[in-house]
Amino acid sequence: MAKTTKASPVSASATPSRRDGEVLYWLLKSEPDVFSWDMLVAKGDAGESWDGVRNYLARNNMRAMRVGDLGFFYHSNEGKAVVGICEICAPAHPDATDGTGTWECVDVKAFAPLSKPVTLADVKANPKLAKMALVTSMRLSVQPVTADEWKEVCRMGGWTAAKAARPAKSRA
DNA sequence: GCCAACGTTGGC
DNA sequence: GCCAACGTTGGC
Repeated sequence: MAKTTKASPVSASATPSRRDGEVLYWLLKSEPDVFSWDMLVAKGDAGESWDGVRNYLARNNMRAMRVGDLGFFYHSNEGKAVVGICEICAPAHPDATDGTGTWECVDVKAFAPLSKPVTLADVKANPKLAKMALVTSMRLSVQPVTADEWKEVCRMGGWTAAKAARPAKSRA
């Protein structure tokens, strides 16, 4: 065989590329004691800056986000469950909590809660989700989610795309 | 509370 | 550029 290039390791946590107009999916972790889903809901359409992230891969993932992308809101530590869906409402901008100019954040707002939380145990128990970054890149706080993974976790959480088409007030 | 994983820092 | 020390994350 001809000379081959070494297969580049395709990590599940690698920042994905995007086709024009495509919506990408993400997972954002937060410790519920520090900033919970309910706190994001309370922020309403104003949303919240996802600041304080101090990891380059997580930052790069945020840089790749576009307004309208959707993300799972994951409660780490005492939660260990995906509890809701948030929407990116502002693209990456300098993190106001960082004085060095190195770190950036996006703004997110609550989109809809899941009917029932999808726990980390649920995710680990589902073979379809074996490659999910939540399982393979345990400590990365801002992760990409593939379209297939997105659908599966939504299904497990009782969320269907049909709900998304309804007015926000009737989503649950 | 423990500790494994792993990112970051800094000496060399 | 290597790698040991250190700090943080986050599941258990």
